[in-house]
Amino acid sequence: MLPNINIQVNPNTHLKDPNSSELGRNIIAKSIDMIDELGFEHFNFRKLSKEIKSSEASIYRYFTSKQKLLLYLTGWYWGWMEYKLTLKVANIASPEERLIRAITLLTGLVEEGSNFAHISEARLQKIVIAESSKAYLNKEVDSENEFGVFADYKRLVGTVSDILLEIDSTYKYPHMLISTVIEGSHLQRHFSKHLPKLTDIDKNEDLITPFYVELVCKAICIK
Amino acid sequence: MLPNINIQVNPNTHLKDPNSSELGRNIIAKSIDMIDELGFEHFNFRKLSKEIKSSEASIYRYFTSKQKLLLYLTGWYWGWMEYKLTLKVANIASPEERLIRAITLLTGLVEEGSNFAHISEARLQKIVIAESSKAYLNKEVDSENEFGVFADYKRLVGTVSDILLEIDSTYKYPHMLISTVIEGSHLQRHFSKHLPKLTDIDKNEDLITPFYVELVCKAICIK
DNA sequence: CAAATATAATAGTATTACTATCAATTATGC
DNA sequence: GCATAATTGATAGTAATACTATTATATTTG
Repeated sequence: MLPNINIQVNPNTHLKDPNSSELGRNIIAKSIDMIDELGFEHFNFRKLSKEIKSSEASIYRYFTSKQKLLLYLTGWYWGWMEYKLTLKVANIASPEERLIRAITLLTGLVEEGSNFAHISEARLQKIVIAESSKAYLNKEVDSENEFGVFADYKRLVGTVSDILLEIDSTYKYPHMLISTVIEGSHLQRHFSKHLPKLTDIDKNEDLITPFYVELVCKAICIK
Repeated sequence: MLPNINIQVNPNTHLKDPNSSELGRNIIAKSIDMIDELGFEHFNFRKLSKEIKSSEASIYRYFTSKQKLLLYLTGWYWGWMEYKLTLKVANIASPEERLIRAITLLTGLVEEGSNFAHISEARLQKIVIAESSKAYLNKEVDSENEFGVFADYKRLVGTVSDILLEIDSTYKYPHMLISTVIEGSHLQRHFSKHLPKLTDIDKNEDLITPFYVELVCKAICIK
């Protein structure tokens, strides 16, 4: 079931909306596959252009660099998460329940679906887990930020923080807690695959979401 | 006061111990400055060789790549942190007090000292905050890990987890909690400078350490 | 002092991250 | 249906990066 919506991404991430053409959608679809497979460092526009049987120059007409493409993909992911969050908490009266649903969504694994023809949501999540921090851990972060490219992420953190403040308006660290949970859960997923000594694994069940749900509940004293 | 110790870093990070020669110590000293100033992506061995008035080829005799140099620097940092932790918790009977001292050390800002002639500890911490995740967020992580280059970090997380387990041996997520705290505090320091909407700032006091101390205490129910 | 080792200087290669140009194709407006 | 504009593809080129190789020159050590 395709939702009849499309996720708006900050136009400063791209020269031309990749959603507006077949080539653009191809760039997105195949770049998700390739970044997932090669890793962001080994991915480049020359390889991508060969895969989609286009040219490097054509891709550069959509994105001025692969960093901008990463900003587009992560922006899309956060926009999509915000949309899913809105659905998940709609009509739920209890802020505690809404908060738990939010944390569960933000820390959980995306199951593959086909809500968007050209975007593999599960693969996109793998990219966000492994690569998204490279979008802000660099010297360009301030100038990019001025152009609003992190707005989707900041808004999502704000939205969840507001739920938390409904429960306890005196809590001093709402944004720290939520961004710690989101980024932490990504790291734990990476560690569980590659550096298991840095995490706690049970082969029968996912401990990452339960850990963060418990952490948040204890932090704001929900029993 | 220089401690008469030197931090041992896993030899698989380097071809030749940079501590064993003037050139090696120069590489370390100046690379810390340059990575801090330029960021890891804009830093390279050609620029470094010019700064230290040596040659690219000479630097490559110590480190086979700038990634390996980053692994050396982060390994050194974690070894040094383990040393400081050992001192801070020595002779403290209460595991609660030891845990709080550990979290305070791991989440706090390093004040500039001159314990090591060629290493600026405060600048090295800035590198660890902004760049260290790039050492494991890549496709080479598994092969590097086989060579033990993350051992110092894993050991430190294990050490602190053990303190935590002394307090509550039934706690299910000790490693997750400690690695979340360490990585989280780094991210919050980055966010507080560049993406303040993702964190909570008070201009008069550092909230990062208090937040993580409180988070850990609540997680394992220390009042 | 001879031999081994470390360093410096120089040059070269393959790849990357673009930019520029122009031709071919496709879409649009009348 | 045709002229015009916009998009795309093909090709070439540039500066920088991440190395490798070679040889000469210091420096250390036995």
